[in-house]
Amino acid sequence: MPVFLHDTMSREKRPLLPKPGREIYGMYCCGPTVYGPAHIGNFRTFTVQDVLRRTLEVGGLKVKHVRNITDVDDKTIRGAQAAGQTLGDFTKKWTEKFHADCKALGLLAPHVEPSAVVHIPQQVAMIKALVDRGHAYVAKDGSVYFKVCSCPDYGKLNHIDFSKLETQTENSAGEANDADEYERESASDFALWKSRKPEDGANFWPSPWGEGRPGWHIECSAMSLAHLGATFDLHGGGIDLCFPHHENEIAQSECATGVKGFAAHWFHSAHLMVEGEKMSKSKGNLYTLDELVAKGFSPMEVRYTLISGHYRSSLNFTMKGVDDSRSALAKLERGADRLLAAAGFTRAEFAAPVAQEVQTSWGRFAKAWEVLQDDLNIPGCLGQVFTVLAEKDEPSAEQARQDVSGLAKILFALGLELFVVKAEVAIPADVADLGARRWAAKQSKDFAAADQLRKDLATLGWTMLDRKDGYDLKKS
RNA sequence: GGCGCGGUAGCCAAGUGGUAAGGCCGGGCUCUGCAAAAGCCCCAUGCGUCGGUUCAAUUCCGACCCGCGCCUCCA
Repeated sequence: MPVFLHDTMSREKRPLLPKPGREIYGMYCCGPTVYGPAHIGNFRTFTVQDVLRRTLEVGGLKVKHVRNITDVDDKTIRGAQAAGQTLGDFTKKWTEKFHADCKALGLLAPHVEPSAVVHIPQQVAMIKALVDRGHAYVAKDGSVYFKVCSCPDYGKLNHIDFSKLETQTENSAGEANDADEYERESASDFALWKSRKPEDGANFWPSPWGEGRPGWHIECSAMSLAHLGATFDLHGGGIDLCFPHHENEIAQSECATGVKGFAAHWFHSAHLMVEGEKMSKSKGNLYTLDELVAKGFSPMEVRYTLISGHYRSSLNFTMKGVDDSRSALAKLERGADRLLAAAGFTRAEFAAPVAQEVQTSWGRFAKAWEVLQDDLNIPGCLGQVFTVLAEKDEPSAEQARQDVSGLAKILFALGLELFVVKAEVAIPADVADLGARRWAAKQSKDFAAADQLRKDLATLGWTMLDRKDGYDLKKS
């Protein structure tokens, strides 16, 4: 059974399959603009896309996942200048930071990660095709604009009748729309090429219309064409990109290539709220991964939180939510441990592919897999996983082996890595000494002394957990 | 105004035309010298409001209320 996913354009749930005659499922995801650290809102989208890609792969599809790096635009140019760095040095730094965060969150690297700067020649070629075909015009200053009225089905993704499109006098950030800044014929037209301005500094490139730089929308059109062709299977991004970015991409790509059906499926993920409010710099609730790690959360706990809601609903990210995720993840580990024990496997065998003969088995997790494949219902899938893990009857060894196989695949699809070795907290000598003395006191049944030593440990901020054969010291 | 999304227990969150998954928290029990951990059990006659359709609606239809997003900065 293929994965079914809601498609923004048709507004229907549709199966995800490669185009007839093709082996590879091509997906393009709008990547980050590398002018600073990505925030958790960005990562919600990238994480959900990662789960989709993993789910498709676990389901047996060969996927080509393309996610670009936007390394030339207003923000990167401004940022580089403010930092006194070249654009290349500046974006390299933030690209590396992005990669580090992705890795920590368990995001699989895309198969291709094109750079917008590297693809400027392709963008110029595409703009040239648009001008040649009458879909774009050159303004007096050498900027080139897409002529929206030349594209009759403009608005089809968002179901907007563009002839009735009213342009707001200000955007949602409260800034005036500078419709008159450039010489556009219509306020709906958008820039494909921006002529060189003094404030661009050294960041300009040659083109048939003079020096300048590409507009933002054309970058994705050119890169998807270069790496996936004129038509491909799925295009993803945050819901905010649905208009105008993706609408513009469709118009540019289809008008430039003359081929309709740019992306067969549109995958948009809803936004992340923080503590009930929209994330914004002014509210100071724009968290980065580093900030959450500094609060004591692990990246895996953050990942769990980011996927704990359905991708089409906005997710309210709270610190309590990450706390809850920590507990849930721990419960998942305990459940997996029990299953592993019943199957006679070790934790190492769980992470690695388990025995060949049960590789295709889902065991009791077939239902969880089924739910996941239905519009990427991650919360529903997790619910199923916990339900199975809580089943009272001890599974037979054979049953448990199949379950382990199924659970491993589910967790791989979700990108949840269990049993991540946590950094050992060094135990101070005095604490270790108190612990040893209390254990000795307990062994000799001197409970009064043992209780006192427990209190002493608590004073130092440590808790002692007794087991049958020993004890653990934990920072409380 | 246009185009969308959503309102389910203390919190988070699935789902279904036949009477509510799961996680967190909380409570109880077992175990334990104590404490914890762990396991087990309990925890919405209710699914924004009001109507309608139906043998039956949280689920379908209509109206309304409330919250949120986008409408050329945004993942």
